[in-house]
Amino acid sequence: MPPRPAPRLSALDAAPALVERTYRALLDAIVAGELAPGERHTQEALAERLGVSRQPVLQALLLLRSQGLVKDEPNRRGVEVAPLTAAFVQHLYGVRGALDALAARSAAYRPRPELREPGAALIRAGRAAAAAGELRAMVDADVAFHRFLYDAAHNPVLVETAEVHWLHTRRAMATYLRQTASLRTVWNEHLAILNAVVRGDARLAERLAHEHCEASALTMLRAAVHHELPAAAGDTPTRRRR
Amino acid sequence: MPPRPAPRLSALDAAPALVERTYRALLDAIVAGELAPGERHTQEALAERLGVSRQPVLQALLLLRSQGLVKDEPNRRGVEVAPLTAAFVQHLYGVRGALDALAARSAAYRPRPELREPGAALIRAGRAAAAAGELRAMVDADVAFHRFLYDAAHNPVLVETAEVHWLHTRRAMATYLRQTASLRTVWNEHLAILNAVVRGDARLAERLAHEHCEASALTMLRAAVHHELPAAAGDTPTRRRR
DNA sequence: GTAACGTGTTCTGTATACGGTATTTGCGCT
DNA sequence: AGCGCAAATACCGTATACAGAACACGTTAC
Repeated sequence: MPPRPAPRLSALDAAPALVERTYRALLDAIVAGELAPGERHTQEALAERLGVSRQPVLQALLLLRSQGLVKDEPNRRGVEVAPLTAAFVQHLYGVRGALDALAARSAAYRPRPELREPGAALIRAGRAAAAAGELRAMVDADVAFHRFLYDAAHNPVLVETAEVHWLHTRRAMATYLRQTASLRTVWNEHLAILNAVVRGDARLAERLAHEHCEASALTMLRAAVHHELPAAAGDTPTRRRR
Repeated sequence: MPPRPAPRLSALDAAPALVERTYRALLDAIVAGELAPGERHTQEALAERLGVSRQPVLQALLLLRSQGLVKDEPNRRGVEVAPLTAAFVQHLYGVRGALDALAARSAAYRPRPELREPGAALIRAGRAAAAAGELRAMVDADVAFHRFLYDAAHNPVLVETAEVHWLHTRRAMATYLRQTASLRTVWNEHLAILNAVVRGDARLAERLAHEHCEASALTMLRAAVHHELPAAAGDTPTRRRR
């Protein structure tokens, strides 16, 4: 038996790294709303809650800050999760519309029959999640489908650019879409986009993707103002800690 | 004399911070080509060259890595500046086209007479830089004009999204556009875009911005392959350091 | 009572110390 | 010479230590 020359699997890319896990933990907490805007947090407190030292927290916060998910408290007084305003969501979807359109157009540059089956599988999964009514699963399915389209565009810069947007989008969906009815209808639109891509109809794919994004933005914004107006009335001034 | 109650100007936002300065120093070195791809660099060596400890370097590298400007060497063996390939530039400009178009369209949503003068000033500055033939100044002027358009779109998410792109764009321009002739003709196109925005002709502004981006991409790519093909032939395998 | 001031507290940023892993080097053995 | 294995080296990630800025508060002087 030949000794197999050890194909150098890169050992699962070295370590999952403590900074990485810290980053993800904080990110998840933010997306889930467990860390809410208006609360001050010190590095020390976060480190203790996560059972690590301040160092990984510091670095994770650097990343989160650069992505606009947290912001510094005025005078070295800790950090705060960035508030998620309706205006921000609107701007977010404005940019996403442009990116989605580009992704769809690029993906449909030529007919893509090989995308039909995997795309359909994602849509089935999405419909299943919607039927089950599990918000988290629905959001994940939605993101998965859109990521699939981005991947199909074969433009790594586009994928990378959109990555940050998905963070905010997931947070927005998790925050505002408690009533999940709207997440059920999107799958028809997704199917239409997929069909256009598979047929290689770039114009149509682009238009549908853009419209889909605008429709999503609209339902999201409606939910956001519903959410925001009462909140703005009872505005909790969470200044003091403890 | 009343003691002046100290208007609390936020003291220029606290400190310029060592991490920030380290980040900028490394970034400048990368853009200027002083730190080139293919060379291994350890945190310690970089720290020494900058006269700081490893800590700020570590954090700056975290940022640079998240922006795709550096990448880790396989096994904890330092970092390397990410190579700048023609394919990457192509993808970069693909995304930028979408963003530029959105920016121009948003900026021109209504007539914007107030933008005429500041825009014209930027164009004058750009032409002056082009006449002087100073590459760095030309690149800066180009970025300044486009940033101006992005600002005029009043979409902070768009501005923020484009920020990373400008990093790569500046590097690409500094790397490939040694022959600066092409940077002279762009200002006519810039003027046309500005006029469309000032008049509030969103459709035209969008189209011109998109075309401008594609034209820029083309000259950039031509320069890039000119650059790359001979380099690929004489491919320097910079493995060993020192 | 209140303004000014000193002191202890909080909290961050940066430097340094420590431990572990991958790689290179060196040496004895065949 | 060439191989195997141990010791030394090279680096990184993480923890800890330290110094300085901002704040909170009590005390003192009017």
